[in-house]
Amino acid sequence: MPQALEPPRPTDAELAILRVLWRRGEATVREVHDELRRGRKTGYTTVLKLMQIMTDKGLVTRDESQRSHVYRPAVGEVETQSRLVSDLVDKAFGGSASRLVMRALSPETSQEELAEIRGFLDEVARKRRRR
Amino acid sequence: MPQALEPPRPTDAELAILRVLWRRGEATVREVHDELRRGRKTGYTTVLKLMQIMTDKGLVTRDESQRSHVYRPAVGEVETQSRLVSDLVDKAFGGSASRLVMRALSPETSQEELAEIRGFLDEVARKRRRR
DNA sequence: TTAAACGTACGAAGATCTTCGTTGACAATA
DNA sequence: TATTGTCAACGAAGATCTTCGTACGTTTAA
Repeated sequence: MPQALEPPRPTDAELAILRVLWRRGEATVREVHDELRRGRKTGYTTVLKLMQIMTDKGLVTRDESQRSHVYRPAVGEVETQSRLVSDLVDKAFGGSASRLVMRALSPETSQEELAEIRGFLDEVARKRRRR
Repeated sequence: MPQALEPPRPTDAELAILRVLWRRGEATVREVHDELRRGRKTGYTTVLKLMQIMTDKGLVTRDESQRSHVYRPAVGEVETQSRLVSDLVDKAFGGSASRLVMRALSPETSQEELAEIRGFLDEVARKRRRR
């Protein structure tokens, strides 16, 4: 796969790997595997294979100058998250972001998170008013 | 599949069918197919097969008393949506609902939607204060 | 009473995702 | 140098999802 112009949406397992890479900036297969193993018992070669596929897909880049290849994310965290949310809004909420937001807030959502969201709304409103 | 205690999460194609059933309350395969065909060109037997599988999974129920079986949703719209959002929050946002909300709001989000969300936040806050 | 239309059941094929065993190359160490 | 450990490459298997062709029964219309 000669690397599409726009990388495809990551699968679940790929997303777990991307999250490690976003947090660390870069990592070897072993480092990713060590982190993921805490949550799930997944084999080393499984992670390796996934990261090789992700390289083909253009989701990560690979520095092969060392024996242990060093991987970096090739897609942004914000863009990827936005895309995933937007997909879900379309598929499950008929395009209505506000309905998704309502479902996202459960009785267990902390006071802090609610305040954060409110602050974010204020910020958006301020930006809009300025136009 | 003898119908699990908790029905599994619907796939994308299954979700499209559920959305039709949620809106109409009940429908035959043909009715669902006619609606879906507007968006995508999908074969009748494809929809039929999916709805049969969904019956096995417990996502829908089927009334076979008529020649054209009549299907009804067996899972609630709100519960299903909440589950899908909660999954995404865990998978892509490390459990932070507020971050998901921030990604859900794009520059194209309408003024009305923002107002709706704000109203919803107010409502949640009011309920909390009362406890 | 045939012929056509409609409906479900069944099986299977292709795609994608996930997992892992095996192999072979290289490096570190005894 | 022989042994042991680390790593990438490769192939393949199993699972799930999606799609559809075919078969077969029932209803409707000519």
